[in-house]
Amino acid sequence: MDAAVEPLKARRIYLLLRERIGSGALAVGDKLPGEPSLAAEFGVSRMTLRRALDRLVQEDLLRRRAGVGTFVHHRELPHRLRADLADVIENLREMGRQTGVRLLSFAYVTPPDAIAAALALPAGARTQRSERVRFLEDGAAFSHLTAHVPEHIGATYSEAELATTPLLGLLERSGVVADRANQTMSATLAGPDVAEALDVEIGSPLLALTRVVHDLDGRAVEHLHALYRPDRFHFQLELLRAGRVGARRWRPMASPDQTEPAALSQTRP
Amino acid sequence: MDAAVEPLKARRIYLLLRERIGSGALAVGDKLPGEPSLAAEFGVSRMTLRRALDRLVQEDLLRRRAGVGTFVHHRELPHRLRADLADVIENLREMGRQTGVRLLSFAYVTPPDAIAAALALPAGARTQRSERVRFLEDGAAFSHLTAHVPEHIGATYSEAELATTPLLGLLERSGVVADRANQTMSATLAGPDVAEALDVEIGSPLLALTRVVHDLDGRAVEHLHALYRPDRFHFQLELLRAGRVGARRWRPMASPDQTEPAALSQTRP
DNA sequence: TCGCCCTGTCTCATAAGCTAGACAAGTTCC
DNA sequence: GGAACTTGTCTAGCTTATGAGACAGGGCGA
Repeated sequence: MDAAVEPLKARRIYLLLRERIGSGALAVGDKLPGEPSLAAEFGVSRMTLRRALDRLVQEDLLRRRAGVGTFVHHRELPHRLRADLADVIENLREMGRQTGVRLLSFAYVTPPDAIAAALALPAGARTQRSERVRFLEDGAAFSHLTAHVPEHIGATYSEAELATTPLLGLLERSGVVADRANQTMSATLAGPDVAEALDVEIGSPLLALTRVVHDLDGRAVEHLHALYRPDRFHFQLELLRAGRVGARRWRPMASPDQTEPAALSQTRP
Repeated sequence: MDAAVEPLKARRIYLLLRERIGSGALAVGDKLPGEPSLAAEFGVSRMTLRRALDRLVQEDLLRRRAGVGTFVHHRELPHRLRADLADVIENLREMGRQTGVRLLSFAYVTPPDAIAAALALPAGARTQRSERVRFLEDGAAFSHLTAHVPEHIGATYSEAELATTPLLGLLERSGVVADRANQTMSATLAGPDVAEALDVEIGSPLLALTRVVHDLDGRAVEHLHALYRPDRFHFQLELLRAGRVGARRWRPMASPDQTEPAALSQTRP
């Protein structure tokens, strides 16, 4: 089903080590512990550990020197979007500019209970459900979005419009005033469908965001479940101490700079 | 090395499905697709899929009825902490009250390059490095914290103090005024060490938070790398539209209610 | 009652991931 | 030169997860 190979233990170690390199926990030039000790750390035989290293060497992230050791050779620095958590709307605008969207599905459904409850819908009510994938200019997918919108609101836009316009923009156009939003952040593993959409392997870690948007009257207008590839996207939040020195509260700063809309910036070091 | 069993494909499916149930994507009472189609979706044989279901049935999350289908029977609702992202300090205070800490390590080290850079330390400078695990009252670990503090600041507190007092509290005591913080959220997989500390399996998804705290003079005083079990902890952020109707910015709301310090609340439905 | 779709259960075989070891060979330092 | 590391390579085998199929039987609706 998936084209990738399947030595699972080795793959897990591969993913783990690649992550350590990418995150800088293992810096370029660092010498890895010896294969025997690494194997012990992961609880596998040296051969399987070796398979994981082989792959990293193949990708030029590691270099091995017989008799000396294994070293981090290259740090993969992928295009990475950084979005400011505190600035949803501006994000969207920038997103629309800097990223592309592909609409995967568009349908009217009766939502799962959890979503119906979050949207405070009456029993049996239907929603407009859409699945989209966002990707960078170079076509690299970085997020998978599943949105549910109450049916009567969803009716105000078409499938074709959703394929090109940010959802919050469509809602705004149809008179909905987004007033309040509740976001939750967590982490998950990629299932088969999402894994394919985001071009990762099943079992890869994903950053999960759930957002419920309410209008001025407190009615829920959108339920969004977003999954992000952590290697291509992460959220940032700048916090400022609120009030006097010694105050206990911190206040989130919307964005590093108000004048320059750097809410969404691309790091390509 | 890890006590758990190892049918890896089946286990992955088990984890995935359990996640879907826990998150409510599969609600209680829902009927699962038939075993053949599920097997196809995950790209495995029906037997291996079955092994995953067996385990879920064993845990009473699923019920099977011969001739009818498999249904979600019980939704595991674990103790879960919800912390408000926008209120770091208050979080800490509440954390100290509602959770326990275990100090895993305490040492002075020369930090990895990535951390030295984030702290803007001169080359070769050392840091006070600590690893801690936070757990709920019932002893369930939910986060793994790795902190780096510049050596001269770290010298103002002892190992014993860190084992009982929140780090930011210690910094405050030693005259450091935390003024600004930069947080980044992402997702990772649990490595062997963290997996053991958090009592999860290697390869489980974790929510990752990196925080760099600066003092009034803009000097970095703390680098924190926190890993959270998503099933026991998640971050929440309440956003309010800033300014007039139609404004593009949203402003994070520190906490649902200023008067009641509900920044950290425990959901045990 | 028949047909269809579902779970329940078994078989056996294949495959292949993984282990455990031994040994060669490169490098560094004393 | 030798000790103590390291990576490189192979082997042989075993454990066991996994696959594919067949068949039974329950439930439900046409």
